[in-house]
Amino acid sequence: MLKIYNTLTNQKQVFKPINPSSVGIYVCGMTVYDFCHMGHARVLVMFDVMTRHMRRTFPKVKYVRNITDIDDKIINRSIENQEDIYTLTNRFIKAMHEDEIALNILKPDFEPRATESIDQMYSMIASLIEKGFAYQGKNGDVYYSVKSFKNYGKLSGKNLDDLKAGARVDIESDKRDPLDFVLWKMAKPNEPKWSSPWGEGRPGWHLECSAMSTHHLGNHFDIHGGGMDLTFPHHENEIAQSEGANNCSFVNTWMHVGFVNINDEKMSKSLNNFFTIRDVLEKYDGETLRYFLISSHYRSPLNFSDENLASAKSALTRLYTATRGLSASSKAMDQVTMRFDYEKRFNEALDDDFNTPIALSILFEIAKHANTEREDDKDQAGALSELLKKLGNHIGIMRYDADDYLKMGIELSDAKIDEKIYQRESARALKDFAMSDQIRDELLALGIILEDSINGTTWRRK
RNA sequence: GGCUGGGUAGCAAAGCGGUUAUGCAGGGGCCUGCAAAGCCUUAUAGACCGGUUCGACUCCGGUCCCAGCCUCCA
Repeated sequence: MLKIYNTLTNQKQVFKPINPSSVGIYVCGMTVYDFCHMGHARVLVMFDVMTRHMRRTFPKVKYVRNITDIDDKIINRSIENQEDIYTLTNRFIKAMHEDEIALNILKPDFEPRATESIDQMYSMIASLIEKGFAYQGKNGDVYYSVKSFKNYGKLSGKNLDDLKAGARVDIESDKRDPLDFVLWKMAKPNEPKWSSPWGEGRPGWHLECSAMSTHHLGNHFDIHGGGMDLTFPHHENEIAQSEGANNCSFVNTWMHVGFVNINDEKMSKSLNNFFTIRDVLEKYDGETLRYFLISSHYRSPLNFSDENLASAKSALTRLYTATRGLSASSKAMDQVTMRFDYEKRFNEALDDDFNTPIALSILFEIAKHANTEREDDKDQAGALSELLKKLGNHIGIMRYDADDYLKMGIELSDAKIDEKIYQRESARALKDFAMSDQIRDELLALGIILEDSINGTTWRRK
């Protein structure tokens, strides 16, 4: 029984799909004017884990994650770079897709772009104006009138009076109320623009997501997610727009992913304390990074540090080491399935609001079990190893062969390493341990660890 | 100030009203020429103060502290 923490109710709730034969999920994706950073990575990975689990739980999942490819930041960056917005956004969309592959993120079913969804935004604006939720200011901008929507604030737990107290007044705008937000913004000279019944301009950010989500998933759908910073105002505004325009409930379950912090402070573009996914991939492989991101619960803050990444790397290495050189008969695999409840507990952990730390702890139990059986019952150890890989795959880790993973990224060729190992074996045969240890140290300096066993010497990366 | 969360052993991170979380790092042991890996074993917890209870890290109240949102942000 799947339970999900719902921001709307501030509670973990049993998830009941609107239509069990097709679950709809929408996640606010990236604004593509720069490389994705670790905060984006966390959202990508979290919803990947979540949708992988949902796909095993429900017959069909429709996962939509949009791309915001028009907004002020994109326009500003394109002016800075002296390139048109499509050149800019296409470049970063490509980079984002590369990052996703490194992190083993499965593609969403739909990845709509704002610039390709303008028509849907027109109809939403028209509907909002017609129903009295929106108005056009003298400057041409179309605004949503927040006070016309009685449930405004229900997601973020805010009330209009408190918001008003701290509201900033935007001098350039023509809002009736400082809290009103823009649905359609008039283009300034030389800005990208689309012609519309309200004049040439571009859509407001909040509008995009309302239009794209309902277009793909219907006016009322199951789950909407994003980073915690989107709760207010972005998601609050989406609710106001969608429920206003469509006159029905918008989303049942709202999910928000916690921040990635640096020194206990939010990583963000504005604070300029961010690391891009690519920065991190220079030092750690994508799977280590993914492991790190799922090693804490998705709603908790996650502190980014080299120490924590190194710890993630060691932990993942332990899992791979446990699966090394094992295989299993189908009989042993059946027996393991029958005798132990690892898989059941693993699924229960994910059913409990996607509790990945618990799911991982079960993988370590299996690893220990396999290690223990390795000497006595290699077939069973192999079956446990297969189970470990299978469950790991459910959350997008353990995707490599153990040897491939443990030897990944070493400069020296296999032949050279084998030659060194042979030299060392010869020295050891002569009990020339000084020479033997020297060779081992040489390889260690190149990041290669030698391991002697009765079956000979093998190596892995440090 | 308003609204959310949170404070767990050296570090990271969970569940749980009474019984080993888990990983990394540390101590001791087995194994090894020595290592590595692995196994066995071990120490170090629950911000503070009260309350409820036979029993609280877990529930309730208060205090202190931290983070986030309230402005673009995942």
